[in-house]
Amino acid sequence: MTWPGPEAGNSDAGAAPRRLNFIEQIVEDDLRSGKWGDRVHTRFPPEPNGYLHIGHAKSITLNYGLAEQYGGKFNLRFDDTNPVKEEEEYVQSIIADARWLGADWEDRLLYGSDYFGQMYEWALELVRKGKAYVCDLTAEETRQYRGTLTGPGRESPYRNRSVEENLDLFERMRKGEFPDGSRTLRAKIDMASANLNLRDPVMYRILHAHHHRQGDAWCIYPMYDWAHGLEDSIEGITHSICTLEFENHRPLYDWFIDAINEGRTEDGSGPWGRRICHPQQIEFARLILTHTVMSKRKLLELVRERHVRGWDDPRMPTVSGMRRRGYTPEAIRAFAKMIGVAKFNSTVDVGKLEYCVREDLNRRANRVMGVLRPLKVVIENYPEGQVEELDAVNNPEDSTAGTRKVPFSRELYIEQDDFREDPPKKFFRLAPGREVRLRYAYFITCQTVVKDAAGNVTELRCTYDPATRGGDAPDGRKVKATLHWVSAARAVDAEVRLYDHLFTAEDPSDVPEGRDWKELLNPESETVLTGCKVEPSLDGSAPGSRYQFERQGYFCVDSDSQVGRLVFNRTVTLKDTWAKIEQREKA
RNA sequence: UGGCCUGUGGUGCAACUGGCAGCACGUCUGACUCUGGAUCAGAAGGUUCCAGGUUCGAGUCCUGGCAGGCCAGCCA
Repeated sequence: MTWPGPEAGNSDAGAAPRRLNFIEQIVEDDLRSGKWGDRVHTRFPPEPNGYLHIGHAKSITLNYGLAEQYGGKFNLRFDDTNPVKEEEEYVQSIIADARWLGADWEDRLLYGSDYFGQMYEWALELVRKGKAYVCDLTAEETRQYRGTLTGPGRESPYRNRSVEENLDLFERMRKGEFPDGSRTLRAKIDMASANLNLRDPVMYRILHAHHHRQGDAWCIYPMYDWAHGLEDSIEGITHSICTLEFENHRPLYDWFIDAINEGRTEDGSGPWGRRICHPQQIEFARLILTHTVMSKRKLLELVRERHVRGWDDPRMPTVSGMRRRGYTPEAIRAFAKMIGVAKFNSTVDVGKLEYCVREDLNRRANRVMGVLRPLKVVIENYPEGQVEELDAVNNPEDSTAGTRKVPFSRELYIEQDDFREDPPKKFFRLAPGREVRLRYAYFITCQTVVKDAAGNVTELRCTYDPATRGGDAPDGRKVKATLHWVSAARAVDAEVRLYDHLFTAEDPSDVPEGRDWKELLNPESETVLTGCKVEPSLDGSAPGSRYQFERQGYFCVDSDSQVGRLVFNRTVTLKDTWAKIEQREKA
């Protein structure tokens, strides 16, 4: 499977010029100027403190796609610098999800924590260069000294300690001589900078915590700003792509690397050695999708409070959720490509994602018949006990998909929605006295409507025209509708879970003052239907199998599914013109 | 009375770096159809945030506004 490059769908010579996004332009400019030779090396650097979501998928697609397009390399690197928030479970899920999305990091599955030793050495170097110092201010004092957005900060009273004292103190911090929070190592930059990140940022904090990979080897841990650029540098990353909120951090990212490089030389001669790699940080707008939330904090809350079935609930915007729902990696990648990448903070309509899913599944999902809300139909003139195996096309979009047999018998189920006793205008389906086609089978005409005491329609008595076997009338007469159906005798029972947007509001973060964002959860985001009837070919389908239920949508066998107890998730509905008409008529 | 970033049809992005504002999604028509699916053909929809300026010519350059985003964790 090829990764969609920028020229995909536009490959004929002389076609419109390739339209590059701003990051591709930077990469191509660099390739042209030889800034990195012919190297392009990107990375995806998640913190293992949650599951990947569609926003991460955008980032992975971007980063891996760039490496792929330009013959470069891509690393998967865990940014695991905070032992108290990170867990092995998340590491495993992230690896699985990134791989499923199609990214390939070869043997470069990396961990920022593996560089702790090197980072420590460089920190010592900055101390020796007089560019970092040990500060004894408390967290609260540090905050006060930092100043405000509009006013400068004050210098720490510990700012001018001697190099010797700083070296001694920092070494003892590392040895664990001091309690958590008692001291920090800070960069000596500028307490009056308009960029707060440059007001002597903390490089190391003391944390006597167990690290998921380093165990108890460390009791000082590097801060993101100090660590991240170094991780990129160590790995030889050329383009360090991140989201917009790190824009203000770029000057610091650059400052740290420049500070290390100060006094260093290209050939390594001199007291400090060889210059280190200085990647270019580039920021883009994170993905915001309508009708969902993306923050790890909120997703965690939904899981913990059991508003959903878990991180992989089909309603979640997580990669695992989308996978369970039946989305394909190809669809997600196509979506990422469709929305592009820019610096404008925009909100993408979730309908675009659904469009990509439909488009992909339309090409690859085999068609089957399944009745969600069964209505019994008895074909009065069809011989009792007779069963015919009729030919059905598996996928009209794929001639290699073949055909299958579908059993037809006297008693059937059709969809309740496909019958109206009193059909409104433009309703083409079955109604008293009306003739329709049963897909791949016969024309039937509704003769009698059977109701229970409460007046509910419980059964339809119909007749069929034997001459229309296979679905065509030899006399050329037409019907306005074709219905899906299932033989009552041969149907397989199934549970079907219908999914809709997780939130009713387009923007669930826009919640009225004093109200909880979770009040905006869509109470109908999941509808569980039992007693659904599907065609026998579906018996024993494995979890993850994807189908189109004709006229209804795409469905995926859920992981809860077992032999003898089929469970389907509705991935996405088919485009439904009738639903649109009906809605419009109502309005 | 802070700094940085960003404003282009309803939505998401383009516009070869100053030369007739395009593409996709969505919407609406129509054709075709054994899925009201798919497919095909077409249409509507723009004061390029605003106001000045430079220029033969500005979405693009300059100045000044306005609006939105991010930043005062020993989180990332």
